[in-house]
Amino acid sequence: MRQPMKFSKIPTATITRLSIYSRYLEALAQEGVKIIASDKLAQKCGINPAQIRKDLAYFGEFGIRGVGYFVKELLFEIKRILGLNKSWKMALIGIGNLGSALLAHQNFIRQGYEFAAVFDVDPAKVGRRLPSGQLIHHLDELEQAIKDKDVEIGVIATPASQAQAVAQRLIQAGIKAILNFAPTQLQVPEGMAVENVDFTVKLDNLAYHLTMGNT
Amino acid sequence: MRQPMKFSKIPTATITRLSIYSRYLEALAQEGVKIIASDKLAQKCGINPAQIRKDLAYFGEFGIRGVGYFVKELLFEIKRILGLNKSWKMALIGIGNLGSALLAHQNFIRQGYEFAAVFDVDPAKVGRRLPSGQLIHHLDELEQAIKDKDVEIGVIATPASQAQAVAQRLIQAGIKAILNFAPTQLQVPEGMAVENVDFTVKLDNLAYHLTMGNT
DNA sequence: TGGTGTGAACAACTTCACAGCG
DNA sequence: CGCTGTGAAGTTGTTCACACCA
Repeated sequence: MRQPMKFSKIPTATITRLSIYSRYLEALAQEGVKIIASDKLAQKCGINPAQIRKDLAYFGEFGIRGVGYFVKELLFEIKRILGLNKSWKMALIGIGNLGSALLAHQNFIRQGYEFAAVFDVDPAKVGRRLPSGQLIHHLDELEQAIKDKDVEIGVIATPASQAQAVAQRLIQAGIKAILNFAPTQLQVPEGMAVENVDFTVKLDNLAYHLTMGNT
Repeated sequence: MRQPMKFSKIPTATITRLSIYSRYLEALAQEGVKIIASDKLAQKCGINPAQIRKDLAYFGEFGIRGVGYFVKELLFEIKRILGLNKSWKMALIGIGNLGSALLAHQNFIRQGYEFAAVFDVDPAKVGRRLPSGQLIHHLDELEQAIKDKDVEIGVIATPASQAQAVAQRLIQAGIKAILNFAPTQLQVPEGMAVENVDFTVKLDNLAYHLTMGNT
């Protein structure tokens, strides 16, 4: 009963918010702010202050009552929780417009993420070297390259029609996490982590709101 | 206090799912499938069948008991609900790598959405014409162009540092919906619809899952 | 018969309110 | 005193189970 609940269930929304907190804490640290209270941070994030405290409480007690949180310390803790105290190697599959944009944004992607290998099937692309330095491999080399380079996250930027097949191969190669930009619900085995980045769905949400004309 | 909120509250998750249903219904229609049951569709979408029926029940009775749903009819109804029976005009602000990718994907964006005007502040870009045909306007012309072209959705693809300022101008110009690709929580007045497409947050979610090593 | 539509049970998440501590 | 940490209340979303009907 008194068990330190080894893995109490953490809402995924909490993880998403931690990521957002870390973003603002980084900005605050940069500005030289030393201490911040949940109310203040909440305001910046557009979130209820109690929510922030509860989110943090899942992982420990990081604040000082009557004072607030030390910015740098809290940032460090959140990064540790999220697993950002190591660097993550990603494989990018599909070097179309979107894939290229992701590569170009690489500096924009926060430290800790790196495209260790990139793939396409287009003969016009395979073998060429990208401005960012990577050699474009053929998809056939996927499994080998993933093992050689210890890739942990697969990023799918292919057309929807090929996304499932690519996912299958990533899974086969031992990948446990996929960031999917293709507009498809990937079918994956239990335990795989898949996150979809799907702006057509977001657009549809906006269209609905505009049509209904309410909040 | 006792206000009878005329429009019963529809979960936003429901709208998101409707968008996904429509995607699969479109595929089914293309394949020539005439009728589909909630169980079948649920399987494809990775969703509970009861959830689908409940989602649809918010808007009416579209099925036939003991049979299922007529694919084409249901698709039509969902599109009507989402507001996809008209075309939507968007303004794109920021023609960097991401913005260019969005423009190039224009054909990929499902019918009904169109970039009616595009903007940047880079003198090297302003005045040039894109492969997709649009002339790149300077940001200064934002308000005018939005009015002239009846733009209804603003798409922000600028650096994070400028996103809030751009949002302000969009709001000022009368825009009611924003698709935000910048990694910032935009501060907007009540009633505005904002959807964020934020893959750094998604990556952090994956990192967390990998670190924890559980579902 | 078989699958929809739906009230009721359930589960998950958010907010409140305040005790407790620096 | 002020702000954190947290049980409890409140709210929202999901799943069940079955009546109902083509």
